[in-house]
Amino acid sequence: MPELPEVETIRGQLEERLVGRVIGRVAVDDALLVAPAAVTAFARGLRGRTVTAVRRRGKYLLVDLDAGPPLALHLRMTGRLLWFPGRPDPDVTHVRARFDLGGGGTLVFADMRRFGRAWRLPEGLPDEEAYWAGRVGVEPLGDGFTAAALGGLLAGRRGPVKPLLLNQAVVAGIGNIYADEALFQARVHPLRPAGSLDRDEVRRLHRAIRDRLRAAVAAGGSSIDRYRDANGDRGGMQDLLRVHRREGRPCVRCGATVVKTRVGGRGTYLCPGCQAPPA
DNA sequence: ATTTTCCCCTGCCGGC
DNA sequence: TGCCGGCAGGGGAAAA
Repeated sequence: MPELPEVETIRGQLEERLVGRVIGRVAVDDALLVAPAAVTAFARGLRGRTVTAVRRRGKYLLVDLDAGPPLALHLRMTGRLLWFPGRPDPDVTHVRARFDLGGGGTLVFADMRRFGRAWRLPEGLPDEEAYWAGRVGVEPLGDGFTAAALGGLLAGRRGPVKPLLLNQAVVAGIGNIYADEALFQARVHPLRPAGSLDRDEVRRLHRAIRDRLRAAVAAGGSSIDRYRDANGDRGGMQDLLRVHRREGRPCVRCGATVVKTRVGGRGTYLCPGCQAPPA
């Protein structure tokens, strides 16, 4: 479900509400959420800790604490983090964990498909980036993500470009929606071998990735189906998508009919008029 | 080494 | 109406 813009939206909302607050009772309603660490150790270790920051790395949310390693959260496909200033809404379904905060309020982790996870980063990490190395690549909205850097990541790769964009170890935070949207904006076909993009195509793709991610953050993310922000509200980006989930509708750029295909096992939308297939 | 595929789960939708 | 396959914003392990 949530990609970088959705996680970033939630991050900002939780930062406002959690920083400086003390975690109280932690109730894990679904042990699968916390595997493999022991549920009781997880809950006990959080109680009494003060939240000092809420960060994002790729699609991971990180809650920094006054002692011990950060709390890590990943929403995967259908996870939600819902903030309730008072008692949680009893109508919320698929509740996996509840974090009470001192002074009132509860953070609820709900997740229909149960793919989401919560855990503590390892103790005594000298450098957190060492934990992410090989697992999460460059931040596409960070200073390190230049057109030249993207070119370096694509160079020599014979596989199709879309799965490479979805590979979190290469670029962090791009998911199926924004991969389709960025490739469409850049007029690059998702099946093009990554290393075959010329300099101008790399430049366009770099610009498109940042532009679409920024637009989505500004819009509060895409609520195609399950996604809700920390207030339980829908985002606005789903109405601004140009190709994703627009099968059979006219391309906003050239009028050709948007088609749906399958690339790397993922449903993929593209405009056959704008995005020329590989030779 | 890099690239598919299978799997983890639940719910929904379309086809028969 | 009911059953069944297919699909879904993700990612890790196993297999090729």
